[in-house]
Amino acid sequence: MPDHSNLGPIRQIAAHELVLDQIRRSMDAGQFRPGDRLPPERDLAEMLDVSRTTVRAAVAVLEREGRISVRRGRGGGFLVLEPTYDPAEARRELKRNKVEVRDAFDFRVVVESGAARLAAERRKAADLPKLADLVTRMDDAIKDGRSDDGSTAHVTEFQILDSAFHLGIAAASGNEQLVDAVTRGRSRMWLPVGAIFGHIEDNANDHHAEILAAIRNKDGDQAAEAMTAHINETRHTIESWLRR
Amino acid sequence: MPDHSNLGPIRQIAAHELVLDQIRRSMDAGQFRPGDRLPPERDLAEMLDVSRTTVRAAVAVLEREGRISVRRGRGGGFLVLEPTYDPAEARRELKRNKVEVRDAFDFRVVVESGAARLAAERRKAADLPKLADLVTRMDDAIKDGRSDDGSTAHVTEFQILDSAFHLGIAAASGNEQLVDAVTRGRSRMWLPVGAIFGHIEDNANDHHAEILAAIRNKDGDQAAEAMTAHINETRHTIESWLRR
Amino acid sequence: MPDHSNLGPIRQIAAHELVLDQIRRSMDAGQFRPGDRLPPERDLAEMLDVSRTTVRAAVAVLEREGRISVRRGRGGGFLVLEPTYDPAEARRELKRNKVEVRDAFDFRVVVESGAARLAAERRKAADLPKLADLVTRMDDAIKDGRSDDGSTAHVTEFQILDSAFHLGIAAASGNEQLVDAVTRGRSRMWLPVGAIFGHIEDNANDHHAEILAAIRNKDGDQAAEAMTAHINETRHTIESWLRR
Amino acid sequence: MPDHSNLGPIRQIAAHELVLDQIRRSMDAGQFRPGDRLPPERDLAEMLDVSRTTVRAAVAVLEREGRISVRRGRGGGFLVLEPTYDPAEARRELKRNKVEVRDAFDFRVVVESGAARLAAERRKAADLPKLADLVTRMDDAIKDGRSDDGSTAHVTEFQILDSAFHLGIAAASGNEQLVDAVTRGRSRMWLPVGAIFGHIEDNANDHHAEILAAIRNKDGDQAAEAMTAHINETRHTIESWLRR
DNA sequence: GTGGTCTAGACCACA
DNA sequence: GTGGTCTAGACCACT
Repeated sequence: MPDHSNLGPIRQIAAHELVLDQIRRSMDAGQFRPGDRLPPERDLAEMLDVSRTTVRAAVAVLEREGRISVRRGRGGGFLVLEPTYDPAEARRELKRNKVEVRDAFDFRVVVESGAARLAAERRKAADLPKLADLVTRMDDAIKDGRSDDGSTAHVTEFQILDSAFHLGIAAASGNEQLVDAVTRGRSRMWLPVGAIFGHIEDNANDHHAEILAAIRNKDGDQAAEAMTAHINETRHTIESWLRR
Repeated sequence: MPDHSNLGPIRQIAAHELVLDQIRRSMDAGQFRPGDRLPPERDLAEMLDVSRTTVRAAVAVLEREGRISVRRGRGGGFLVLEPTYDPAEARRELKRNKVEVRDAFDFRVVVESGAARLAAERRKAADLPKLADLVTRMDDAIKDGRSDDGSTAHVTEFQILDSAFHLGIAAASGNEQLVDAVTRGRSRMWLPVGAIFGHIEDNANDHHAEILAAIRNKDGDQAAEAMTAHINETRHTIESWLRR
Repeated sequence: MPDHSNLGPIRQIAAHELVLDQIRRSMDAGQFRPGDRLPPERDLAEMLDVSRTTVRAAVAVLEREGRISVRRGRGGGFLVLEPTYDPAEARRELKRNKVEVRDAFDFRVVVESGAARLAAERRKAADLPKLADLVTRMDDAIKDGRSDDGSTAHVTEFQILDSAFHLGIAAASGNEQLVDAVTRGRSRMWLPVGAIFGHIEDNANDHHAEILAAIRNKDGDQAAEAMTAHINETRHTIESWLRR
Repeated sequence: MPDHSNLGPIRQIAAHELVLDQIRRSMDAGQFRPGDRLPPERDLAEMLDVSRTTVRAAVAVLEREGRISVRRGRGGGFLVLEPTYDPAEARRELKRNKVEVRDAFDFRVVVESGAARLAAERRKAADLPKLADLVTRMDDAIKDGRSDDGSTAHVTEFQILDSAFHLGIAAASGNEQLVDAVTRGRSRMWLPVGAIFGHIEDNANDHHAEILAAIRNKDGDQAAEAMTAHINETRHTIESWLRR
């Protein structure tokens, strides 16, 4: 008697949704930042290998979401706007999904500590300067942030570098499946977490340095441990912020 | 100057491809085994929430691949056939993709040991008997296998139980993303590895027992370690088999 | 500017209709005659390479048409009944379709005289006795008919032999396309013409003898001419009968 | 004991096969020529009175055969491609089927000479200018051809006009069954014969003129004779070409 | 009561 | 306005 309980519904994803996802992810990852312009429609269409119609469908959603502003004519294009997270809203959202937050962090611990271990074991020399540079720039971003008015700009800068660092480690592991898993782990809940982040990252970069050192020393256990500690610290920060 | 190098081509996935994947995965996971019938077209369509046409497109591929046989009329349906792995072919295939094999195992180590640790920490009492039962049945499958002619029947049985055990651990972690990642990790290379597997698994079940014990004792470190050792042993078995 | 005026509607023909046609044609051609039984359902299904369901669908139509009687049990089967043409009805039918009658005869003249010519040129010795035998038997059928009560039985006998003779000539040409064309030409209007036929065929067989002689002598022109004359005589008989 | 040997297997013909045949025939008849587009899917569906799905099934085959190329979007559609006869292959094909070639020509002689005779007898005045025009255009096509590089372009033109002429005669007979038979006779072997045709048709049009004259003069015998001579000349040309 | 095929219509991606 | 895909439902042929 075959049991076919695990055949769940199929959901086909429209091309414009995939486009939308990819553009959003690029913006989240700092590829396109507030004040930047997205590439012209035609270029996007070519890069993504879809038609302009499909790009437009995605862009229209982004405009409705208020993440970009569309202007025509010379000097026009798709202007990336300052994200308008509402921290209060984000907090409510996160409190509602407490278990999901926990699971998202659990998942990150598993895949990112695994990635760190593998990166330590398999990294090439060329991987190190890139990661080191990111750590340096995060330091700068934090310092710049301190002296400033609390607007979100420098936070976004830090977040971008942070993402690049974590994904860079996954990439240094040389394992595509891991890169994919890390990407999935991070893209989840990115918006609400990003919203409350930032006031809190003063010592995050110390962790980054530790992780990097372990990778440089090819010490897999240490890399995994440091990564675990780092992610868990972020987790506790978030959780205590939610309890406040 | 924004860098948008990471905008890659979009590929929309047709519904029938998703259906195909899902059915294949179910067959690989032992949900549908040689001699079974898949659910009728109409039922599949309903379960997957697609039209019969879409199901048929997928089923046609499976038939061309020789994985099922289609018969009409009362008593007809989609008969799952004995997979026709050609071990020699599988070996060539695996040797060609040595790096992929390594990466596939690396990935499994990361996500499955992580899953085992979390399972140890978060398992519910109800999870244990299911896992224990699978271990018992794997024992039986191995014993049955020893006394017989080396045909693949009991191997398939073992493989199915094995899959169920590993996925069961992921499920006990309570983390959907992990279940998903474990599934991905296992479905990859399933066919070629399955082809050469089986003559070699006598002590695999000892590992399973160890892992289970650690989970029972809520010893996360021990569970992760046992799982890592288990997967690496399989890896070494495969790799030495490939070197022969 | 392409002109696609000649793309007409497609009509798909259901399997049971094809079965029906073929059984009808066999009855018309004398393969199954009043008083005979059709082969059992199972045999028909096998011969026609369709399922019994499909045979039943066809047989049901024949029963409704009154051409067979279906009886169950031992000694049962499909009993072929005496056809119940109504000559008056047939006459009305033909008068209504005067042009079609003309065209049907025109077509027969073209293909059957061509077939006769080719038969004369290409016949093998073995073809002759078969045709000669048919001529002899048609003679007998006519004589039997004269002394009898006017029932349609002997007419049917003559018609069957007549059909066999004409198709035999086409077959002797060795050209499959021609056999097909002759068959098409004859199957058309078979029922209504058959209904009024029979009182009139006394000298038809003289023509047959002439045609056969020409074929025996390998005289293509003569064969074609005799066939043309023969068919046109039938045509005139019918037309004058319709004018009466 | 009834003899039911002539009950052969039924083969139900799928609607999409019928569609395929009909489109192919239209292309062979020059209704759709290289560089043309077939009518849009939706129009074809309506013309053929089938669903778009069914049309697509047929179109997919044509695309696989390389007879059309499919493009989407405005200005897209089904582009009819230059047929890629390989003359050497065609020659081999024809030599293999020598008897079929003979039979195909025999059949054409029968039905087309019959059609010519009937056309002479039944033609309407309006039929003449159409046929005359085709003869004139064939003359032009031949002249154009002579002065040029031997490419196949004008040959295709001639063939199309030739087909139109022969079918036009059948049509002038007013007999649908004959038109059908002529069409069948010509569609057979069309591709391989077309491949080797064309360098050889200089005097074919003289025959056409003769046939037309006989039809104009209502001289059935002469029309039939001229047609017979014409087709036999083509037959001999082909046969001697095959012997070379 | 199973698969096989077609239909009618919708929505989408493309140009 | 083109082809590409899916849907929902019908009817059919098979066993």
